[in-house]
Amino acid sequence: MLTNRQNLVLKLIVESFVKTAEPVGSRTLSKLLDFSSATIRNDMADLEELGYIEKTHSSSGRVPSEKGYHYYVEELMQETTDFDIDLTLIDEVFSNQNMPRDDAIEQAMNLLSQLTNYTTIALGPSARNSKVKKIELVPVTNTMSVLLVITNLGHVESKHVNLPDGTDAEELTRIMEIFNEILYDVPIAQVSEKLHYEINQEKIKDLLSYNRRIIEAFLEAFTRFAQSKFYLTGQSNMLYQPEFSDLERVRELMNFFEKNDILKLIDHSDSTGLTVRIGRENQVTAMQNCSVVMVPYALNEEEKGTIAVVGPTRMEYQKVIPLLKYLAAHMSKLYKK
Amino acid sequence: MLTNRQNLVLKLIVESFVKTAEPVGSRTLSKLLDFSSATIRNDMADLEELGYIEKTHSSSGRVPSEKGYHYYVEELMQETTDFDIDLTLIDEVFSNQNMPRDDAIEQAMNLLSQLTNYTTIALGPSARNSKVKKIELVPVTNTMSVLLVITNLGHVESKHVNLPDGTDAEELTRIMEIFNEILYDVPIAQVSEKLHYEINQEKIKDLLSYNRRIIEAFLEAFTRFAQSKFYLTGQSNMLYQPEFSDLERVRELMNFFEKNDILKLIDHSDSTGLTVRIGRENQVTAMQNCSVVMVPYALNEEEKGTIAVVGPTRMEYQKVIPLLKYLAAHMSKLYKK
DNA sequence: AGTTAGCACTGTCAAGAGATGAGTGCTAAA
DNA sequence: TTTAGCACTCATCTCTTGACAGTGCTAACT
Repeated sequence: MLTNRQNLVLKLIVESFVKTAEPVGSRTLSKLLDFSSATIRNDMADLEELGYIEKTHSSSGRVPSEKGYHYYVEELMQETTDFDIDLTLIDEVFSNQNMPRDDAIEQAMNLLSQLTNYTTIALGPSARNSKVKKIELVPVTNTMSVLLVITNLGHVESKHVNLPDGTDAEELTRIMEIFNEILYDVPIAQVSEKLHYEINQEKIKDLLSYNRRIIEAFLEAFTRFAQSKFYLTGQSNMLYQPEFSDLERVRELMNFFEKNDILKLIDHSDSTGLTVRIGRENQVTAMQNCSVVMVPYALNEEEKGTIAVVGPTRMEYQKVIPLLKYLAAHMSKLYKK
Repeated sequence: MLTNRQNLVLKLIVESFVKTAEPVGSRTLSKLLDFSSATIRNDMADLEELGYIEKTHSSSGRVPSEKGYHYYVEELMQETTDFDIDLTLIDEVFSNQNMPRDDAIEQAMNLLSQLTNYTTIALGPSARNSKVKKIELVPVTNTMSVLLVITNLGHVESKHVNLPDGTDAEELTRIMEIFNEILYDVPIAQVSEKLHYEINQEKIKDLLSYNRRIIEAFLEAFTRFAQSKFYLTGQSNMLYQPEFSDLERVRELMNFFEKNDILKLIDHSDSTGLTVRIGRENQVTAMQNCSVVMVPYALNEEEKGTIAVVGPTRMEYQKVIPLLKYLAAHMSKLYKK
C-alpha cells in the first residue's frame, strides 16, 4: 500500500515525464511538493523497490515503469473534462450531412491524430452483421457480368464474373431469383455456410452445379464484405516523439505500419470497455515501446468497430483517454442522419 | 564535348556512387581504368568545371551532380537486359485469373518496390473515359435508397440517397428510365456537363426539378469515379537509404507521403514516354533530394494511368528504368483475361 | 519516527585536442 | 599527354576533461 505522498510522487513523476520525456529528479519534485529532495528520494527508493519507477542509469532521475503507468492510468489519473480542445470540431465532422460514411470516419480519425499528435487507427465498422437485401447480375459484355450484392444498410460489393459466351440469359435470371430467395435477410457472416448448404439441396443442385463460377464469385464478394477495413492516420506524428529519434526504431515502426498487420495490434473485441495496453503488453514486437488505447464503438446495432490511439508509452493518457471515449460515444451519430 | 575517357570516368563515378553512396576518389578509378590517379584527377577537374560532378568538401572525392545524373541516364547508361531479377514473378501476378484488378495492381506495385527497394506509386487507372452502362436505384429502407452506376468496363460506384418518405415508387422508376436514356454510353468525364444541360431541357425539367437530391447524388457518384486513385507502397524502403539517415529528412518525406499529395509529384500526362525527374526538378520541396521515374501505362483504350518509382537521386536507374518499362508494358495483360 | 542537510559518488554529455587518412591541386619530369 | 611526388585540406575518430544532474547514505534535527 502506498502512502499518500508516494502516490503523489508517482503521479508527478508520470506527469512530468510525459511532458518532458526527461527522467525526473528529486529536486524537481521537491520544488513542487513542500518536502526536501532527500525525503522525495526516500519515497522514490520505495517506489522503485515496488517496481513503479526505474532508473535509466545508476545516477539518473526516475522514469515510470510499465507497471507505474498502469497504476497511474487506473488509480491516479483524473480524466480531464475541461479540454483545452475544441470538441465541437469533432461534432462538426459528424454533422456534415453530405459526407459518405467512410470519408467521415477518415476525417474524424485525421482530426483525432491532429488533436493528440499520435497515430490513430479505426477498425471497421465490419459489415459482418448486416444482411443481404438484394442480389443482381448486370451483364456488361458478352462474356462478362457484374455481380452486385446490396445489404440492408446500403453497402454494395461488386465482383466481375466471366460467363461462357452464349450463356442463357433466361436461366441467369432464374438463378438470380433463386439466390435472392435463398439469401434474402441472411447476415453476411452466414452467407458462406448457407450457400454451401443450399448447393446440396436437391431443388437447385442441378441448376447450379454446372456453373461453379457464379458461386465462387459470390463467395468472393462476400468475403470482401467481411474483411475489416481499417483507417490508419498520423503515422508520421510518431517521428516527432523523442523516443523515435533512433532510426532503427523508426524503421521498425514504419515497417509495421506498412505491413498492414494492424489487426494483430487491435482486438476486434465486442467488449464495451476501454483497453489500455502498455509497452510489452502488446504482442507485436515493433510496438513494445508503444502504448495502445482502444475503445469499441457502434454505429448501430449491426455495425461495430474499434478506434485506437497509438503513441509512445509516455503517452498523454489523461488527454487521450477521455478524447477517445468522447469520439467513440459520438460515432453513432454517423447513422442518425 | 567530352572525351571518351571523360565519359568513362563520369559513368564509373555515377555507378560507383550509386552502389556505395560514398564520394568517389581518383585512386578508386585508377584501379579500374589503367590510368594513374593524377590523370583521372585531371579529367575530374574538367568534369567538375562542366558541372557534371561536385565535391562535398574541398578535399573529398566526387559526387554526380543532377546534371551528371541526367547525362548518365540519357547518354551513358546501358539498360540492363539480363536482369538478376526474376521477371516471371511479375508475370505471375498478372496471370492470376481470380484476382480483382485493384488487388493485382497493388500486388504488382508491392513486388516492384521489393525488387527495387524504393517507393513505388501507381496512379489510376482513371475511369474517366469509361462509359455509363447502367444506372439503378435500389430501395433499402423507406427513406434511403442506393444509387448504382455501372460502366462499360464493369466498374461500380454507389451512393446513398435519402428520399422523403412516401416518394412515389412509380415515379422513381420513370426517373431512372430517363437517366438511363440520357446517360447511356456517355463517358464519365462528360456526365456532369450532360446532366446540367439536360436538366434544363423542357421535357424532363418538371420531373426532376423538385428533387435535386437525386441529381446531387448522381454528381457525387460520378466525381468519385473520376477521382484518381493511387497506390503507394514501399515508403519505408527509403528509410534504409543512407540519404535518409537524418531524422529531419525522414519527417519531411513521411509527411509528404502521408499528405496524399502524390498527384503533385506525378504528371498524369498522356505522353507515351518515360520521364526521369531528378532532384530539384521535382516541384515538391520534400522530394528535392529524390528522383522520380515515371511511365504511363494503358490497361486498354479507355483506362490509362502512370506508374512511378521514387528513390534518392542516387538511384539505380540502370535497373529501375527497364524494370518500370517492362511492368508498364505488361499491365495491359490485366485486361486480356 | 519522520524529515532534512550534507557529502561522496556515479554516469552522461559536450567541448576540445590530437592523430589518422582519404582525398585534392599543382608542378615538374618522363 | 601522362605520371610521380609533395604539400595541403577536411572529415572523422578517439581520448581527455570538466561540468552537471542526479543518487545513496549517514548523522543530526524536530
